[in-house]
Amino acid sequence: MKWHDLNNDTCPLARAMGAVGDRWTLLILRECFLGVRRFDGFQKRLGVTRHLLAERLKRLEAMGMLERRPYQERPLRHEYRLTASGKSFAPVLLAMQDWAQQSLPSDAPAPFTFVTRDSGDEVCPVVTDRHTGQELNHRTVLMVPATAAAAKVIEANRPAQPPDTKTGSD
Amino acid sequence: MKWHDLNNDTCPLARAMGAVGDRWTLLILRECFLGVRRFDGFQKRLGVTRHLLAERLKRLEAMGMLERRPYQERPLRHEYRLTASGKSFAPVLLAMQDWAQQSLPSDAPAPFTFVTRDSGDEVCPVVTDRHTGQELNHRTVLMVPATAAAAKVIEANRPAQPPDTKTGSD
DNA sequence: ATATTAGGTTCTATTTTAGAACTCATTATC
DNA sequence: GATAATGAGTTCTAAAATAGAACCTAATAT
Repeated sequence: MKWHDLNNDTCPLARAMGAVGDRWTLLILRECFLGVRRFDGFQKRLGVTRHLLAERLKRLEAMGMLERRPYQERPLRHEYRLTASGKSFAPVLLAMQDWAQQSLPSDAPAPFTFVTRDSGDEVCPVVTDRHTGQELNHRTVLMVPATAAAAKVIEANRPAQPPDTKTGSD
Repeated sequence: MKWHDLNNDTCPLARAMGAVGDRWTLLILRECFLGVRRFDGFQKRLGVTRHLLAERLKRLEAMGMLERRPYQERPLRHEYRLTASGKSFAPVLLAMQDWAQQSLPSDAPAPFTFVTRDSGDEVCPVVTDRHTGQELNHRTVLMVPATAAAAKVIEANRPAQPPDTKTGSD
């Protein structure tokens, strides 16, 4: 299977990997959220090769996550800014940063934090259900194949499941 | 910069990319959450080469996200199961799946969904603050460098920011 | 005796990535 | 006026990762 094929996969997570499933793309987005907008800014802060950076910026622009706009003429220069679609990636960054701090600890402190815009306090991200407010994690949610109302059916079968079940409870 | 260096970066997001920043690792985890446990199960469902799959499973085990345990002897066979650390990745999957469905739409429906274990209803994931319950997104949070109480300081400066600010507000 | 299943390993060929050097237009400095 | 610096790339070669297929081993099934 090729890289490119992921972009058209029916699975949203596969498409997400087609979009940000490489070493640099997500880190470029991180820099965008930190306010970096220019080619050399990304390059110096990330240490990515100029070649790859140019390619990744093009791809992010093609995906509609960044827009390239002139910030001066003579010589013409462009900067890269998050689009609405790019900004919508923030919750993923929050969830991932929180996970990494828990599960991939480091002795050095994180070089940045997320704070609320109104109080300035550091946030403590948790994924919840929009309607019930319930916290969502492996104890409260289950991933089920979407075949024919599978959710309810599988759920109904859960109390009497066989020992080698594959419902993802473990 | 090399692949390996990311694993020791001070930035949690960089370490996360060292861990799952390739095409396959996150999809292998997805299969784990769907209940797949065996080598050939992963291989057939993902279409990943056996070579890479073996390497990725080893890496996930080394990271402590999967554990390899025998499920039969003669011939000895092992299966891979999510550890507590692996299970803690669920919220990232939720956030990422939600983002991808919004921002990388497909005409085909997703092959799986997340449902709550108690009601079986499909969930609607949203990242919130554990303490205030506030929804966290680009409008409500700001990413700030962690230098010397930067959060409060930067926040205090926000009302009078210059036009070409780099605080990540756009 | 032969085929199948399960879980890999080994091989070559292709694709990606790293790293450095080069380009081009403009502005700043000696 | 010549030289250097800035900013945003592009072009090269070498190294690394990935794809794809074939092979291996141990046991069971036909």
